[in-house]
Amino acid sequence: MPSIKKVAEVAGVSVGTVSHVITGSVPVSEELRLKVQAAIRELNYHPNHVARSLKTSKTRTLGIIVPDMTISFFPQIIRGAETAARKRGYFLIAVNSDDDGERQKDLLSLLRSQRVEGILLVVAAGTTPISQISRILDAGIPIVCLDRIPDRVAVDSVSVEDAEAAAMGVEHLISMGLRRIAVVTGPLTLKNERRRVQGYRQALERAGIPVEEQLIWQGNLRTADVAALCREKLADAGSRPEAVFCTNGPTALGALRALRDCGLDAPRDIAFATFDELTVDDIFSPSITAVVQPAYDIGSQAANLLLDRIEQVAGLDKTVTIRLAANLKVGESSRWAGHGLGCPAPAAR
Amino acid sequence: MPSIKKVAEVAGVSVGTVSHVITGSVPVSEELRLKVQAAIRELNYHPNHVARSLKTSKTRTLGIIVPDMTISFFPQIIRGAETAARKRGYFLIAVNSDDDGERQKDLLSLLRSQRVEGILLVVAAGTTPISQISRILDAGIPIVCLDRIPDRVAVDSVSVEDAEAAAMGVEHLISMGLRRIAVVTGPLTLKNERRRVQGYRQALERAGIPVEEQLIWQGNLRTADVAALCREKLADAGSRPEAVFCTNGPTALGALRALRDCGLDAPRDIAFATFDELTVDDIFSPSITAVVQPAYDIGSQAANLLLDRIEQVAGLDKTVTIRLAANLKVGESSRWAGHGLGCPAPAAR
DNA sequence: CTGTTAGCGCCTTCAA
DNA sequence: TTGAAGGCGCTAACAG
Repeated sequence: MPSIKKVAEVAGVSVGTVSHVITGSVPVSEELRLKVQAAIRELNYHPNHVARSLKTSKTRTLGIIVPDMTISFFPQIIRGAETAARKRGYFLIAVNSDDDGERQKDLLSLLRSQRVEGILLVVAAGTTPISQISRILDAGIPIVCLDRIPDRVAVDSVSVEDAEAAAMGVEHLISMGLRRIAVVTGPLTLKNERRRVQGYRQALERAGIPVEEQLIWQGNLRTADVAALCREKLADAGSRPEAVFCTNGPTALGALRALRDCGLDAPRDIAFATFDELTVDDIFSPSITAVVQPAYDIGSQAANLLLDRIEQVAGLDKTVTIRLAANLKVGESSRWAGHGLGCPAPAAR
Repeated sequence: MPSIKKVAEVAGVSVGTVSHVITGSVPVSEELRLKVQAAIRELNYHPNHVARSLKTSKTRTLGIIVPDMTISFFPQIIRGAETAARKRGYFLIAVNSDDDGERQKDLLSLLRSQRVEGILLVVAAGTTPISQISRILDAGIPIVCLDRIPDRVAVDSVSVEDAEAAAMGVEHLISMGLRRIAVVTGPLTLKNERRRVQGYRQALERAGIPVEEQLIWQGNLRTADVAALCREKLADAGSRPEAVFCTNGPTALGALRALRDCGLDAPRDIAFATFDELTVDDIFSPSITAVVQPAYDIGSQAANLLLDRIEQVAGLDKTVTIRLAANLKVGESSRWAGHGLGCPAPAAR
């Protein structure tokens, strides 16, 4: 691997001159510049970013930690962030925490050791990494939290308007003539889950529908567990709700599995809507009504905010909180047949 | 950001000693070790990997270039590779080429500058980066190609048994009583696409069904283009095939869109099967029959092979080619109603 | 076992 | 405009 020294030697100039033509920071005569460029090509020279970073203490690299990038919401965020970062001359390295607090801690440490200049973080579920976050912030490394916003830390964040988005979904169900609507949530230790439940309550209240606490089903983020929970709740035809609204992708998959296991078809027997688009085509037949988050935008806005912090953009003193609106994608699953709105829906397999 | 020097100062030892306790390469007395560890904690010290890499010329980092990590096949590969890499003490940085040859070139250069120790590459469609690849190989940086294997370069590779996998899918259709089966492919400049078509031919031949060249529909990887192509082919009810087999995810989406646009339902009017699981739930109603690639395994095996190269594992002189088997996931879309096998299938929306 | 020291490759003053 | 030299933080001899 040739170094700058070798290039200087071949070009017959000093290393300083080579450095000048590479960085463009200092003017170099046409003649020497051409010589240097020829030498670079000849040697197939690639500047060593490692050495450069050591010298400048700038890596022009950002890190992003997500729970699991095979969940389609996250790659979209990553792409948004990557594109924004690239536009401003930065790289993005993405890693998965598996929603494991220990691993998240290791990754945070790793990213610090890699000397990333800022971190985008989707906190692992069930953790409250307040101290981890503030230690990093104290060390002068900016962090922007995405999607899941930890409590009681002053940290920049970008997420969807959870309450409004959930309310929009529930209001849609209400507009389809449904009244007894259950909500299936993840752990309520996550603030955005709590917000979504709050949106659910608001929607019901605004419609003058009393909130039944036993229709708030708190699960976790594991599909199998949520399926078991829902099977139990759905078993009794008497108390069964007319509709189910899920606050995230994994719980939605669990709920759908439970519906199938109970021999229930949506929307024939029960209406269904969820937060987040699902990426399965093998469980559920009718198209699914979903509250869709602008994942790409969340990623790009977060990256831009982070870069503003890194580059100390003026007028950015206190904590910035960005909340984006979600969109409602109406599908067939919320078209309750009992209401006689449309043709009978196809059966789930 | 404290340095090793600061730690040494606080602990009252030399930098060498600090280095020894961090790397564990040289024994250090209990007493000093504890002092050093206390200092590290107190200062919130994180070793500078940049400096370490410069010194050791080892970054313990791998790079992976994929066309688009929002296509679900790729994140699975990345996770597999990341997990394998982590087990062996390496990092993985993932970037997207957007199937753009120029960008791929830039990324390759970038990864070299980042001094990654090896590269996992899914080549951008429509490019034949032979010279790029061999330049990197010549520089002593190993590369393993995944999924799409370039022609005429001696490079390690991991992919699915394309011909056999495609044949399996087509044979399934044949077993459902279908004979006139069209195949929708991406660009045949990609070797794996060619292989899949070859598998299609073999399956037909083995079943004694003559291959009709006009049933081989070559498209590209853009859904809209493929949809247009298929609409045209499907327009005439007389020449319409009984089944469609797609050789990849994007063409499958295009074909499905065309079916919908033509008012055709699968499997009621035409049977359908494809390579790769689709991640859309909004276009197609019945569950889809798919030839599923072991994406995670492809990633992990590729990473392990790459690491073997990096670590110069013995008995690995010539080019290694790993081919994995795919699995058939039978869904409803291939259950041709015309054959009277089951109940009439639900309509696509 | 512990300390000292010479670079790794590069950028950046500072002189010429 | 060009060249010479110091040092970023760390590891790996080497000397003690």
